[in-house]
Amino acid sequence: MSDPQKPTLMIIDGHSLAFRAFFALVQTGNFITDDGQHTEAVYGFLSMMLRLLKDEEPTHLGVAFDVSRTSFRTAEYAEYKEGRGETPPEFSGQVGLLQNALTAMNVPWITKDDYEADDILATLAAQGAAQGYRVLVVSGDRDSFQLIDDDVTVLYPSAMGVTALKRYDADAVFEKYKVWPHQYPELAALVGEKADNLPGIDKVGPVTAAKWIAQWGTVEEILAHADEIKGVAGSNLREQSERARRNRRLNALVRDLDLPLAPADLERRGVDATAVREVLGGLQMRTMLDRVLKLDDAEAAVASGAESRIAAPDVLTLAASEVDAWLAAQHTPLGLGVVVDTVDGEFAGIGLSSASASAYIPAENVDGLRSWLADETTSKVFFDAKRQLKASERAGLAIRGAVNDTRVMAGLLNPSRVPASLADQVLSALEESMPVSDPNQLVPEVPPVGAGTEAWFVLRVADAVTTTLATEANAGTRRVHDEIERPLTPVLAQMELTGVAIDAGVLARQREVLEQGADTYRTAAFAAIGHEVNLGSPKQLQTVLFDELGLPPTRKTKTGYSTDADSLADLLEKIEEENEGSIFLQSLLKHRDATKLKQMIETLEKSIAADGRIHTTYDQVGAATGRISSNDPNLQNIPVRSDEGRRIRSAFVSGEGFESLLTADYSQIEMRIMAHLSGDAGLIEAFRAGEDLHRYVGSHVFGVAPEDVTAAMRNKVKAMSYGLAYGLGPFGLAKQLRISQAEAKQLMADYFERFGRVRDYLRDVVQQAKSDGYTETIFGRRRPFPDLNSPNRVLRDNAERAALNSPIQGSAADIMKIAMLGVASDMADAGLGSRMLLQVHDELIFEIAPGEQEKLEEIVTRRMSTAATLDVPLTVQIGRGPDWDAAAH
DNA sequence: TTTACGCAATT
DNA sequence: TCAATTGCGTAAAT
Repeated sequence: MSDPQKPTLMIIDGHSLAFRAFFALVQTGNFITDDGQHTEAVYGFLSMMLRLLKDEEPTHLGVAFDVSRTSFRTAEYAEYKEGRGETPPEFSGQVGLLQNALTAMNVPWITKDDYEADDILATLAAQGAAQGYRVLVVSGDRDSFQLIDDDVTVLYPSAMGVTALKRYDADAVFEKYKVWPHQYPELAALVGEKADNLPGIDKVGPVTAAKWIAQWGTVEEILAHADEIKGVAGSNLREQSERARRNRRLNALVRDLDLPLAPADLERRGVDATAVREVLGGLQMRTMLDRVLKLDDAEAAVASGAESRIAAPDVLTLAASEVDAWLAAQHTPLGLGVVVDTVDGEFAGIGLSSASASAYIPAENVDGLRSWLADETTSKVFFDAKRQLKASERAGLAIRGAVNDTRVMAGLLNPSRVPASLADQVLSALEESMPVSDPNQLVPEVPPVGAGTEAWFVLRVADAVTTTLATEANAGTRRVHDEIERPLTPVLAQMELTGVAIDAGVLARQREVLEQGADTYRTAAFAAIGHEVNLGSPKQLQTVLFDELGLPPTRKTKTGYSTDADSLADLLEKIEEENEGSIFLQSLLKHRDATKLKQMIETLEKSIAADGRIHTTYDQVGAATGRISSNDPNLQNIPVRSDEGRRIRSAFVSGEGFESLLTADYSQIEMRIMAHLSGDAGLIEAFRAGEDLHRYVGSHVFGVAPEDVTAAMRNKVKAMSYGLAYGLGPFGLAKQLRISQAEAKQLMADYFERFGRVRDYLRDVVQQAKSDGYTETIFGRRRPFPDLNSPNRVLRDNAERAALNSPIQGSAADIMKIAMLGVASDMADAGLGSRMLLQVHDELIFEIAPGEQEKLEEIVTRRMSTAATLDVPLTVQIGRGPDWDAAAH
């Protein structure tokens, strides 16, 4: 290993790292200043650089940039690095901003006309190594591997983003490529480099190239022995020898440039605080500004021998008798961080942490913790609380009191990026990396941390997130968290634990029917065209439809022409009389229906647990609007529209010891919210009158008496009403109703003539969102919309439709969540044995215990209809029956 | 084995 | 060219 006494020179390829950072962050849409300046590259680069400074503690630091896309290499080979896409406009300009920031931080940056950043790195690395430095080259270009030797190490970004850098020394390069670093350019010359538009020898991959290099060493030597190489690779090598020679010339880095700065000039200096404030403040990067300004303090701390990074406290393993004393010694405003430890799904113990101490209580000692866990007055902090609540409950340990979940908090603050794991959130909230077990890690680093230390990270993350939540700007979000989301977590956990009973026989019988049907339709489809195809392959279907049958092309997709049900129905309409084409299409459609349903049944069957019930998993922050999502399996998309599909619902039954199922759903809740939010007198009146909404609206739009509204008229306004909240345009409306665009346009005009406030409201929502940057529900749940001011039409239009839908869908979600809290609380207070089982956005499903039907209906109806006070009533429809289908009203 | 896409199910 | 989801199968990339 390297000599710790040596000074460390770190040199970074600015352009390539900034570019990677840009692409890693641009999709989040979170890095745009008020005046529209994108800052992904600046933020991402600085973020990575700060982490490197902390982790590697270089004494010397410099950044190299390309001057332009041309260099001596493009002079030799014009196509060099050609074929790369246009630089995104959002990226241009960020390099200049980054350079300004570096200047303010007193980090030297270097360019050289006619040369690339890599050549600068190569030169500095050579000088540094010669002058006794340990050299770290940070580059996203594999050509830099040729620089590696005992003194030079390359840090290379892994596939995604710049968060994880892989450390390449000579051994690491050999392990991956089976050649030593100085031989890497020989290998790259043979294999080619797609990113540089340098094609290699055809049919020669890294394995073949490495074999040749092991035998002969260099491209020149290999070419000298080209005659000895057999096969297609050999003949390609002989024919394409010039390619290899050219590649080898181009990928050799220049190590003797004349540069304005030498390694010694790159010694680190303190930042220019004023300049840093100006540059980063101007880019609205407050937290980054703080971090950069803290650099100097950290440096001073390091210099004085203190630990720059906070060290996790040691984890004490506690005996049952020691738990109380340990708990009594902890003082934390947020509560303790808790991690329920499981090994292969089995409860193994519990990790606890305050900010200053961590403990682990193994399963056999957990009795000592029982009363604290069940204490209503103590606060607990988790990452993904629901999973752990369930694991604990299954192990016979009840967890009560305030259950805080850092994942849910993060999801509330930024619904578009819910952390996938604790490590993910440690990275985003703390900008530290938490060691996790990762078999793909090239260099095995520190071992993963245990539950005690994880709990410590959870608490620190909670501290950071709570601080954000405590700001004035987040007051609404905080209320949604405290009053809706936090109390909802245990309710959802209980629903998942309970699950829903399934009549497996019903499913099995229907599966067999569908299997037969699918078989029949498949045979019929094959007979119609005279051969077999994979009916599940859109690609193969296209060949049949448009080449063999010569049908007219349908709507375009990214990869060809559409074969979805809509398109196929259109095609079917175009065929005048019954022929092989129409038979094929009809059979295909029916085959699709049957196989889809069959597949759905099979997944449901597989997810029936040992207790004969299906336990879904809800994601409390699964949807950006505030809706809950359901997965493994998804019980929110069980078919209902077709008779065949609905039969699946009849397999969802009440369990042993229960009377029947109860369903309760909100009637037209989104339309009601739209009436409330828009204040449209006509729509409000419609709901207050309690008439058939679509009939009422239809009578006004078409100017006829309500009893004269025909079914066709009713259908039209119904589609119109529903489409409104989604931003449906004349095109979409026409397509859905199969009417002309002109007629659709007229329908919309007539609609808004009568219900103009609705249009005003929708327009205002978008307008408001554009200036605020977010939308808000009735209860203050926010959703950011960074794309609303995008110069990209598609992005902007999509954002506009989502923005106008969000307060409506989101308010409905809030109302349902509030209702669930009320129902759960009243059921507990009344001591009911009945149980809440499922939520499907505007519907709740319960299992009725004997004799409780009336009481349960009262609670559910009251709590649902009073969950919010709107200008229109909230109507709830109740149904009851032995199964989900029968319970529908 | 992983990733992108098309398709389809719900509210 | 209609919002929010989950999830399957195919085909291509690895």
